Amino acid sequence: MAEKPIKTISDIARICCVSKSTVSRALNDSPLISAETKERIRSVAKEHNFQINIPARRLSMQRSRTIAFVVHAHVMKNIFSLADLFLLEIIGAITSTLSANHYDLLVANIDPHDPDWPHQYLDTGRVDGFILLTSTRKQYHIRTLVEMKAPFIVWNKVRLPDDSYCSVSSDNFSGGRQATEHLLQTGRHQIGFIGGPAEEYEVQQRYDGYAAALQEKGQVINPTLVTYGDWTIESGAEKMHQLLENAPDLDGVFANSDMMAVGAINALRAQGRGVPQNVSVVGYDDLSIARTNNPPLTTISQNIPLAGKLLAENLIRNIETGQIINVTIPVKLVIREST
Amino acid sequence: MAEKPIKTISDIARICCVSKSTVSRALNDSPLISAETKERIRSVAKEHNFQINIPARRLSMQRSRTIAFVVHAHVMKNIFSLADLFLLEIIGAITSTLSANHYDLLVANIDPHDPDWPHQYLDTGRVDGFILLTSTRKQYHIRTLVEMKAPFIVWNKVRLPDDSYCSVSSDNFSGGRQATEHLLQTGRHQIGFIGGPAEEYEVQQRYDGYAAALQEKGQVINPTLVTYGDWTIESGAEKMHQLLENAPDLDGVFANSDMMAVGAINALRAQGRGVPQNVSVVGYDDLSIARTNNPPLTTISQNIPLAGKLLAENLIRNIETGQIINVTIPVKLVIREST
DNA sequence: TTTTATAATGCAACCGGTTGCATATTTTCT
DNA sequence: AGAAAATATGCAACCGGTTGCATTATAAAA
Repeated sequence: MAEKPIKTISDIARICCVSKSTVSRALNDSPLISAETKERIRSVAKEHNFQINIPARRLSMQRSRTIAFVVHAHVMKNIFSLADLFLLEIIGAITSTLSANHYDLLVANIDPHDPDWPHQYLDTGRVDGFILLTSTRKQYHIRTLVEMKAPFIVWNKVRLPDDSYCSVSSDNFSGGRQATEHLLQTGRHQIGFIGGPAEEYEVQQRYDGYAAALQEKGQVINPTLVTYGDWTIESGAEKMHQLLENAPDLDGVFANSDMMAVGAINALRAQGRGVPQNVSVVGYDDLSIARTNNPPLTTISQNIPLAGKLLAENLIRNIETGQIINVTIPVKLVIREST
Repeated sequence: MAEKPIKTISDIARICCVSKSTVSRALNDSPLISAETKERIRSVAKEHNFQINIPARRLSMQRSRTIAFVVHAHVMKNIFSLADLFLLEIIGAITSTLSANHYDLLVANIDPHDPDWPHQYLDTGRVDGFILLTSTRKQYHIRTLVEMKAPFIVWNKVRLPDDSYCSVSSDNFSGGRQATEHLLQTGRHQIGFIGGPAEEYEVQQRYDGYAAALQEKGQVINPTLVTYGDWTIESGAEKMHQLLENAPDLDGVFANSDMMAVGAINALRAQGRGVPQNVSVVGYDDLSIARTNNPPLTTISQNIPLAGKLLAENLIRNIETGQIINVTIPVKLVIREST
């Protein structure tokens, strides 16, 4: 009663009295094979629970149908900037889209200072392309990848001269504007801006949105209300203290990350200002802490499942057809209790 | 000036005037090859930036040197139980250990109700083994994998008759005991227990630790102080209200997850009880929210880097030598401001 | 010096698929 | 009916490695 080991298409071929190539074509639904033959071969394959050998196929087709999700070794040990639920959710969305397209997802834990990590994945044939969510030295990595003509896609594009690479970005301008408009609509007038690092493109875009909202209301932008941190809770608190010193009559804050918003709220409370009684705070990212924070954070939420889907689909399209696609996806204001 | 395409070991062989097999052996550091030849071949390889073709090697060796990290599709869409930083950190630890051993990590996003997902990964030769962190239907999946003799390792073993599979578990008993002892030491006497689902093995172990700590102090266990939730914030709040109703003089709580601890704190405050002034609360997991919560949570922290390392190493050992290893790793109490 | 053990390398098969081209069988068109 | 076209299948090479066995060169033993 021992199951005879049906391991290869040659086994199937023998059983069906056809050639190896016919089996291969039948399983790949080639139009060269007649419907009956196809049916017969497939039913035999099903019956014997045949699973094709993927490494063999990969070797033969010179394609791995595998994508590397690039993360940085050292990021793993510290606090993440946009990490947390965000990364996990997006991995979920990416893998399900990939597997619908018969692609696999590999986690590539790289050293951002090693200049030739891409070769170790691409030239070895392990992967066909990369998804970059990293922020450290993003611009540098993009340059390298473009130069070596590696297929890849990035989350939140950077400012680079040419559109020579694929990207999916969230609408940072609109995010900045929505956050600021909401603060204005709830009656706030002196609205501070706590940005991420000033050199990041998305930070500038969010600032532009902030400025646009103010200008639409006829407000002049007050430079003492604008400051830049480094995404962390600590820097949120520090920058908040600084803002209060320069502008004691401040009554609203737009922080570029939920982390910094949390820090800002701590700082405000430390100085005896209630949130949202005296000062309203809006964050960014809608991480899990936004929901669980005290008070729950009003924040800008990104459509993560969509982002993951587009990252996967557009990268595949780039690999298979060479198209370069750049998309921007909308963001949404989530109102909770910090405003 | 065009780089000559040195793509295969045959190219290297031609340049070095040796055979393909010699190159292969040299690159794999076989003792059959003389030191000088090895050196010569290696330097040529280095010089031309040669990268070996991994799919070809995999086909030839009948080993993928790839591990699947198994997650459930639907988990991705909801709240995670032990998710959050935990999963991310452990993925980081796993990938770096794996890559030190020349293994890759694949993310397998499976449907927990599809009984033959393991075949799609194992029989196709895509992976050599699985790492399971999932909790849904864990016991069922373990049984299936054991039956099909698939190499795998699980985080937090379940109660199963034989030790027929590998596992890395945290010391849940000790965690429960440390949490409870700490509450006792800070002068609390009426200590509630908000567990995860009662049927989970780790929950029972934590309960045993809780009971042991109380008994050591000569306390009798009061069943009205014991309740079970489902890991979420909401259930933490609900169970807390229930406890307060049954035992109004309660002054300490051990919640089995940080999430439930947050919910419990919200519930306590809603009833006008200060944390930690009137009631102390200890959580479990040390997720990122534990640090950022208001107040920051005293909680049981797990050594995640170690867990990831052991999961990776022991699975590899199992794959390569068949050894079945079960280890328990220590946990640590982190004291913050909720106690 | 001849024989034998030892070290270094090459040959060729194999891993399990895919695919261009040749072949055989029908069908369609003059 | 014979030629041309269309359809279905097989042959064999190829993808790029690894490895058992044979072969040759060199060192040790008789």
